[in-house]
Amino acid sequence: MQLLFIHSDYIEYEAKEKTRVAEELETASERVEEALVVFIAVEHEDEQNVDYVVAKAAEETISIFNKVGAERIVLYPYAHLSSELASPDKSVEILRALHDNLHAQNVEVKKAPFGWYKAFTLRCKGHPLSELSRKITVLEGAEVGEVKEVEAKSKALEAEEKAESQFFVMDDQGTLLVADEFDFGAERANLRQFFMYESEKRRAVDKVPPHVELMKRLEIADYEPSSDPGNLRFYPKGELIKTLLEDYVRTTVAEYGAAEVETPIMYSVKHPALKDYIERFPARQYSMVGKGAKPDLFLRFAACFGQFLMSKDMSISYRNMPVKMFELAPSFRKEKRGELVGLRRLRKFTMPDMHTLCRDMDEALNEFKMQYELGMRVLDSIGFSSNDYEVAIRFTKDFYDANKDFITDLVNIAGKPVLIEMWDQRFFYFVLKFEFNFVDALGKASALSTVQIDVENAERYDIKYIDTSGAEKRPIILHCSPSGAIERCMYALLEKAYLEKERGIPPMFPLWLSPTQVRLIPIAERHLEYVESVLPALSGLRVDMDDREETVSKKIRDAGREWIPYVAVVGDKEVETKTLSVTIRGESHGNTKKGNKQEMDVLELKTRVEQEIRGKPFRQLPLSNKLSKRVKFVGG
RNA sequence: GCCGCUGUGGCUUAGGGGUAAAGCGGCUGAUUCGUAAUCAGCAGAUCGUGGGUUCAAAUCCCACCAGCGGCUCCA
Repeated sequence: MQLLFIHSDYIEYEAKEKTRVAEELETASERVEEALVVFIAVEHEDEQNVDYVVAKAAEETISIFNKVGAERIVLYPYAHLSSELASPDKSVEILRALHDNLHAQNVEVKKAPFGWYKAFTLRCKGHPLSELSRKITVLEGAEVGEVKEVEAKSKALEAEEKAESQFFVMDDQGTLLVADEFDFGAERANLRQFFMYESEKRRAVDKVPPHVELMKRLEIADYEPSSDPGNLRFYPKGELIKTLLEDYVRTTVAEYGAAEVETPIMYSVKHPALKDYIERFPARQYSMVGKGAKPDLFLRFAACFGQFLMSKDMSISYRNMPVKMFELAPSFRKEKRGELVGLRRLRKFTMPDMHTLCRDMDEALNEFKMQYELGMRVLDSIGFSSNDYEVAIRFTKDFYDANKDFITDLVNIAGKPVLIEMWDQRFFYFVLKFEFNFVDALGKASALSTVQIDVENAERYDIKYIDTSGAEKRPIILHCSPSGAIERCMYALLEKAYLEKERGIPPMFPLWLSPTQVRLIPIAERHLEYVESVLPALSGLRVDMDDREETVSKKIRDAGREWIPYVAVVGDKEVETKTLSVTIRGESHGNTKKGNKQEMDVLELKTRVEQEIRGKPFRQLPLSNKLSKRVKFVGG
């Protein structure tokens, strides 16, 4: 926004002739004495952040107004100050907002009509401060900038602040108890920790989360200082795990009946339906601003809009429903700096995002329950038993009063006490949601699976279907992420492994996610040939061999540090008997750190591993199967 | 975003106004080994980046960047 301030003895203006964008006239002509005249050009970029621009312009104007001691203010639209003007509609909106803002500060303020050719006479006082100009910039940087953070809050945010929520625990008998009065005991310590985290939302911690060291040491992922924080690099092993998880979620959701789609990762901020979302989290958008008149874009924070915009253009009959769409969606959220930790919260992450269009609440509840169970199955396959996460179910009071049995049913399915949050009013788009929350080694909770029942966005995006009577109706939309963000699953797997190590259990990944599933360790150089001859027989598994010139002890230790599930040592004895001496990490018992050692032949080993990973996706090891050929991505 | 702490060879760290120390890793050589680190030698750092104070800065000051923790919050 360009501003030119003239402290005047008087200004006279008269509207002469309309332009195409003329606003309605209040007074055709005016003479104002002792006025600070503010010539204003609203610019294209101001549309990015109206509230900020208005607030800033008002602040500047008042400051100058007070400094020069003018008696009143005249806002005078003056397009000629800029060559990159905002749209007329927006300009009028902004000018009015500025007018109202100043008016609210008990300043006498007049506004010259927008969109008219005006004749004017102005007498400038000529004192040193009588002519000033200001530019208000929304952007930082030239081509790609970020919108400056604004304190202004959207309606939705205000509603959220007003909404009162209360925590309960519902036990498996369906009894609802105020959470503070629930007896968690030792058995439900994890649920208590989750509740504390949810209600207090704070936890004094002086340690780096264990998974951060692990993600580096295991060559999974690492920070990338040359990017924006929260945009990580993934090493081959991490990329493998990530891809396997993605493969798994993708096929599972396809089996459930969702059609995979792909939608753009960036959208125009000008789309009216996107506005509410954006305003709710004004500081959390990754914004990209085109030059000049090009559209202003932001990176999506979920796949919702893409799929909603697609749904809007579909023709849907009640016969087709429920309609399920899925996307493995790279998503972007400019989370606050202090919130970014390792793989737990990122600015760029992959969100499996499924939406289900349902005919009515009955169908929505039915699907909700199936997706609730789907979430449990998915987490179980990834490696989280129901002991590893805590269930939260959140809803509005109205919803609960109408669907008590449904909630009880959900708790029954969970088979253990569940944290309940009840809101006195709906402040956002959903009336019911659940999450499965992982509580990490430092007592922090984060959501994995989640489903929400959305009663608002069908209207906002104009999504409709034809019901049995031929009438158009709004569907109810379910938002579902069966696993939660892929990176977050990896975080939870690492934290879980750490927690198990603390309890004396060797840390490891589930076999189907282990980068190396079987390692062969030749004792001396003369055994290399035999080991290599064994490799083809183990094809279809991720197998490698430690052919480095190191002692056996060293190789065993290194295999352990890599959490390799099956380690087979090969020496003279094995070559002679055509067997392998296999140490099974997952079967270590008692207080010994060592795994269970077994003699088996190659086929036995292969069968065993294949059985254990049956039904799970498989990918080849993306690294040389000879350790001596393998680069180190992370030192130490 | 704000507040606090931190930033030393590839990695993990020691040192803390007088131009850097160790272990791991790497390389070379010896060793060919039976279940959690074989031995010896060599190379490798202008101490996050930029500025300032000083005869002298890794060390003190300022700014920035990054990590961690806290606040806030998580569509």
